[in-house]
Amino acid sequence: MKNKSYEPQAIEQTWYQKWEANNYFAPSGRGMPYCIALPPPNVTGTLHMGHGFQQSIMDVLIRYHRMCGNNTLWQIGTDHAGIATQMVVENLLRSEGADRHILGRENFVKRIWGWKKYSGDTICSQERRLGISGDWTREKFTLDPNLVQAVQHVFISLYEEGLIYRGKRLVNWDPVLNTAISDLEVISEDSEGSLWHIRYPVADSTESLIVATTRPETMLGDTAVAVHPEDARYQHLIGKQVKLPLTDRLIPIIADEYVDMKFGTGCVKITPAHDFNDYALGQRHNLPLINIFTKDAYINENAPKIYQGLDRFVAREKILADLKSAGLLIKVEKHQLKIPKGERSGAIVEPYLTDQWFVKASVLAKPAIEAVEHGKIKFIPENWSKIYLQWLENIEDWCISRQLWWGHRIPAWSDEKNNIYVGRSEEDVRVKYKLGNIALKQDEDVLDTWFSSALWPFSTLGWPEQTPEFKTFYPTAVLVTGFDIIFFWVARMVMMGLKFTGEVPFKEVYITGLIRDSHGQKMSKSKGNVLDPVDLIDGIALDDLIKKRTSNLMQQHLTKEIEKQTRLDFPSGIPGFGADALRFTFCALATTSRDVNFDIARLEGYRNFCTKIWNATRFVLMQLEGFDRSNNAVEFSLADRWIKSELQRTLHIIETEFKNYRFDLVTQAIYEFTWHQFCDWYLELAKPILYSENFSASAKQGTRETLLSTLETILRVIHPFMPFITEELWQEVAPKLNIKRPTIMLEQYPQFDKSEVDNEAVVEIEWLKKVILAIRNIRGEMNISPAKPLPLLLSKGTVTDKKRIEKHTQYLKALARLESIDWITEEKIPAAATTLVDELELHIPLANLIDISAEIARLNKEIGKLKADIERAATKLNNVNYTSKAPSDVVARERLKLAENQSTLQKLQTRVMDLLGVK
RNA sequence: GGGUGCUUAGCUCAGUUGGUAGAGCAUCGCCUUUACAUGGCGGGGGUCGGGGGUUCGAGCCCCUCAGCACCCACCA
Repeated sequence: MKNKSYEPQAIEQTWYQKWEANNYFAPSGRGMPYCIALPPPNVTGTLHMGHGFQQSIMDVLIRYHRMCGNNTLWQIGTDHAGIATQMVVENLLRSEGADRHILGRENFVKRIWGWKKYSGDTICSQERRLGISGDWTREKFTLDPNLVQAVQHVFISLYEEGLIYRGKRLVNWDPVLNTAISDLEVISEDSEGSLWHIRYPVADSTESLIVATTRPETMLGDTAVAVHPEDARYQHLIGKQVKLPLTDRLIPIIADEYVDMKFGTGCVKITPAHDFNDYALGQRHNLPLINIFTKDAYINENAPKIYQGLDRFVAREKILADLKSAGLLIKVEKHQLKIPKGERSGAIVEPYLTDQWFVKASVLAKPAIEAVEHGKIKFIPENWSKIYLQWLENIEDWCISRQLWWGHRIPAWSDEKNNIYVGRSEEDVRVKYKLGNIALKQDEDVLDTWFSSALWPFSTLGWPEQTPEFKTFYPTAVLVTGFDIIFFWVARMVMMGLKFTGEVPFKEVYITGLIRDSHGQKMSKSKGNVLDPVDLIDGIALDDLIKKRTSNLMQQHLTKEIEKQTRLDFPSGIPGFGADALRFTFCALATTSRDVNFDIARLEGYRNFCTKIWNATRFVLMQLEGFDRSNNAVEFSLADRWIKSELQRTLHIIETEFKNYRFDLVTQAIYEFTWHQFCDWYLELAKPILYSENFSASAKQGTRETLLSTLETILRVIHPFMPFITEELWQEVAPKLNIKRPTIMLEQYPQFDKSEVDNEAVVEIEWLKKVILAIRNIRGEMNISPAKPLPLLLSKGTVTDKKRIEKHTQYLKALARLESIDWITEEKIPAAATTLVDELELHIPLANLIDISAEIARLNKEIGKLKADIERAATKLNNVNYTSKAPSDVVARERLKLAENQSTLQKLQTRVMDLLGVK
C-alpha cells in the first residue's frame, strides 16, 4: 500500500498476475472436493453485466471454499454458441461485402475460428480483470477435441439406443438463417393482425363454406377443410369436396373434433405442411402434404404459376387481391395473434417440412424429474424447481440438427440410397456396418449448440475417459445460472448427466436474478443501456460511452434517444470504481428477487467502503510503529473483548448465509461490522487507550494486538468478495503478526468460534454506546459544534451506573467530547439539556450553549413519543385476552417496557417543569 | 387459456417459525476533531397496494380485488 488514498487501478493489475503465475487457482489436491463448472460464455463478443454478476458470485464461492480448505476447482471455458456466433461472423462478412457462400464452408469455418480467438481472448481478459480464480490451465472450449469426442459418444449411444432418430417432420424453420430451430428458440410475439373470411365453393353445389384464416397465403397448400363432427350446420357437407379458390384442386370436407364450433365460422382450412395443428390433423386423416414454400419462404413450384417466386407476404397481398376480385373475400376482422419469431434472427418462423434429427426427450426426462423431486438436486430459491418440473413433465422431442456450418458436425453418413450410418468417423462406420467401398457422404448438419452444453459438467473433466478429475470433481457442487436458461441448459444437463454418468451433474442450482438497468429495463444493445463491467472497473468518459452504445446499432434512428438517456444517467461519464467494489456490489444485489436493478449509486457506495477499509488499515498500521508481539505483557480491554465478540457474531451470520446463498446478507453483515462496529466504534475506543498516558503498556499492547488481529481477520473475511484490496492490505498487515505465508488467497477462512463470544463485554459496551449516543444526540439536536467540549452532570443512576461511569471516564470524555464529568444531587441541577439512560440522568448545562425553549421543545417531542408508546402498551396490557393468551415472556417484556417508559416520562416531565420555572 | 413472481421510507431493496418496521443511496442540520470530506456526528421520513378473514396480536397465514413483470401453451 504505497498510496495514501485508495486507488484500485494502482493495485489490481499486479496481484492477478502473481496469483496466476504461482498457480494458486489450481486445486490443492487436499480436502473435500468442491467444483463449479462455469457456464461457458458464448464467443459472440464480450462479457456483459449478467456474466459479471454470476461470475462474481461464483468466484466468491470458489475463493470461500478454497479458503475453507476444500480441494477446489473452478472449471472454466467458453461455448462455440452455434447460431449466435455464425451470425456475428456473417454480419462481419456482410459489412465487408462478402458472403459465407462465396467463401465456402471450409473457409467460413476457418474465419469463425479466427473470430473465436479474438472473442475468447477478450472474454478471458475481462474475466481476469474481474479477478476470477478459475483454473486457466484447464480452460475448455466446446469444440475442443475431447469435447467433440464426448459429443460423438453421446450421440452414437443415444442413436443406438433409439433415443435419437431422424425423420421428416414439421419443424420450426427460420427462413432467414435457413435452419431448423427448437421450440425453445421460437419467441411468440403479440401482434395486431387480421382474420380473413374466405369463401370456398362446394363442388357440384351452389353452397359454399366460409373459412377464417390469419394466413391466407397458406391456402395454396390446403388439402382439406375441417368442421366439427357434431356441427349441425355442416353435417350434410361432410365427405363432399370444395373447390380450392385460385387453384384447380378439389379438397375434401372432413370432420374432426379439433375444430371449435364457436370460433369464426366453424370451418377451418387445413394446411398440413405449414401448420402444426393441421399437420397432426392431416396425419389422423391421411391428408396429403403440399409444401408451397422454398427454404427462404418464397412460393415454390407446387403453387399455381402466377404466385411462384413471390415472397410469402407479397404472395399474401396478391392472393387477397385475387380473392377479392373473384368475390371470394367475404370480410376482414382485426385479430390479436401470436407471431412466432426466431430468437436470433427475429424472422417470422415457418412450420416447414424437412429431415431433421430428434432426441426422444420424454425418456430422458423421467430421471431428471425424479432427481429434483427426490431432493438429489436442490434449487435455490426453491420455487424454480416448479418451473423446471413443469417443463420436463410436458417435454416434446428435441430437434437437435441445425443447417449451419459452425458447430459439432453430426456423426452420421449416408449412402446413395439414403441409408444412414452413425459412427465416430467415415472409417468407423465402414467397418462397423461392413460397407466396403460404397460412396458415403457425411450429414451436412451440425448439432444444436445446447447439445454440447448439456455435457459440459462432465465433458470438461475428461469424460468419457474415467480421468482422475472426473472421479474427483463430479458431481459438481453447484450450478450458478439465470432462470432464462433453465430449460435450454439446466434441464438438459440433468438429463444427459443422469443418462451418461448415472449421477446428477450438480447438487444445487443457485438461480440468480437478471441484471437490469437502474430503471428496471432489460439491458440490450437496441435499448442502448448496456454497461460493460470493465468500464465500471476502469471508468469511461461520457463521449466514449455514448459512442460505444450507439455504434453498430441495427436501428439508427434510436441514436438520439440513447444519447439523451445516457447523458441523463451518467452526466460526467463513469469513474473507475475498481473490480473489488463491482464484485461486492454484485453480491450485495444478489437477493432472492428475479430482477436485479443495477444502480451505479450502489457501486459508488461500495467503492467508498473500499476506501474505508483502506484508511482503517492505514490507521491500524500507524498505531503499530515499534510493535513487537513477543515482548510485552498483554492486557485486553473491555473494548477489545467486545469487538472480538462482535466479530464472532458476524462470522456466525456469514457462515449461515453462505449456506443459504444469501450473498446480500453476507455482504450486509460484513459492511455493518467493518464500518459501523470496527471503524465507528472500536477504532474510536482504541484511541483513548493508545493516546493517553493513563493506560499501561500492557493495555496498549492488548489494544494493538486486537486492532491487528481483528483487521487481519476482517481482510480474510472480505477476501472472497474483494480479492485485490484485501491482498494488497494483507501483505502489509500479516507480517506484523509474523505470518510469512505468500498470499491471503490460500489462508484459512475465519470460522465462527463460540468461545470468543463475550456477553458481559457486549452488555457493558452497549451501555457505554447508549450514554455516548445520548450526549451526541443533545449535541446534534441543539446544533452544538462537535468540536466544543461539554461539561456533563449526572444524577440518580444505579450503583452499576456509578461504577461504569468511573471506569469509562476516559472513553466518555473522548467519544462524547466532554470537558468534565460530575455527579450532582437532584436539587442542584441547573438549567440544562437532559437525557436519560435507564435510571441514569445526564445533564448538559445550558449556560449560553442552549436555548431553554429549544430544550423544552426537544423534551416535549420526546414526551410525546413516550406517551404514545405508553398508551399503546397500556391498552394492550389491559386486554385480558392478551395477558392470558400471549406467551408470558412477551407479556413480561411489555410490562417492563411500560414501567420504564412511565418512569422516563415522569422524569422528563419534571425536567420540563423545572425549566419552565427557570424561565 | 394455464403458471410464477412482485407491490414495505423519495429511489433500490432486506424483513428469519406472526410479538409495537430495517439497510444503502438520497434528503436536512452541525463539523476541515491528527485513518478517512470517497469522511464524522445527529435528525426527519413508512396507517408495509385496496378490502375482508383467522388470531390476544398480521408486513408475515387464509380469501378476494387491483396494478406491474415474466414464463409456458396448437385455437384457425
